[in-house]
Amino acid sequence: MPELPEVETIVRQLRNYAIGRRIDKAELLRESMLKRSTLPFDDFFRNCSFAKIDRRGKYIIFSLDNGSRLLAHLGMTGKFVVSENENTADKHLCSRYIFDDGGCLDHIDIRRFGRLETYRENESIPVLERLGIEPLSDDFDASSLKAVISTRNGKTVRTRAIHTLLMDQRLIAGVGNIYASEALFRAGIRPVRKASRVKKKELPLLAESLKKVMEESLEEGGTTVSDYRRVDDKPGNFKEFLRVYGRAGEPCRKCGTEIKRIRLNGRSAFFCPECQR
DNA sequence: CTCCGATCCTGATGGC
DNA sequence: TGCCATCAGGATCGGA
Repeated sequence: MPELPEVETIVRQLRNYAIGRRIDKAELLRESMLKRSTLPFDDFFRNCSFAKIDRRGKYIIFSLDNGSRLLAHLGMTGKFVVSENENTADKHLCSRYIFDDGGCLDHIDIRRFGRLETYRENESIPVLERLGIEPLSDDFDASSLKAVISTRNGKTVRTRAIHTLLMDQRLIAGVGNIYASEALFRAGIRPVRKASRVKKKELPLLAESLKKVMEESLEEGGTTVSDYRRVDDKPGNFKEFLRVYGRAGEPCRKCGTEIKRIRLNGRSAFFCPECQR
């Protein structure tokens, strides 16, 4: 499942591969993936090329040279893969962008939990406006984490589990199951602990942990658990560095205690009962 | 505010 | 060998 480091890896590769190449044809093979209907899909890409590719949270924003934008979310199993020609098509091909030099960019999503949206120049993108702070930005530190964690309006106490809160895209953008679990392990905090019970003294380490684990993963091209692939169709290498995620029943790398898996609001969380309190 | 369940979807897995 | 049922889960939405 692509989270921030995976999406950032994809975006960086996409910039190298797709920017400036003229799009001959765009095809939408899974029509239900396009959530906002405007023009026919191929008309949207007529006579243009990708000018800019950006990431916000887990979203990819493709800006065309005519000012229009394509918004993509990869859901659980989505990927963008480059290929030399258009002769072969994956069974789960959702959309495809064929360049005038014969190469093409394939958008594949087995479970189709992802989505595409198209926007004209100057149109606002509502889903992006609802996103919280970028954890890899300079703005993200102990004090901004405190602002997110403790209260929203100065009165309400946050009773949700810290793990649940870290994954709330309205608060922090781009954190999913893997990095929430990994950051909490590094910070020595149990995923079930109520956000309001995270002490002020723990905040610098938690903020730093989240930042570091995502930066380290980015260095390795992200984490491949099952479906995630980079644009060159290679897996990310960070899985072997994970300390708790997906390691239920295995010994903690720090103390040897068995790693536990629990369910929190329908999501899996992994932790070491000894190292995290 | 917070949680819960349903929705979208396919592949892997386990039982019989 | 094969046919169900179950499960996983990112985001959204309606309801409690």
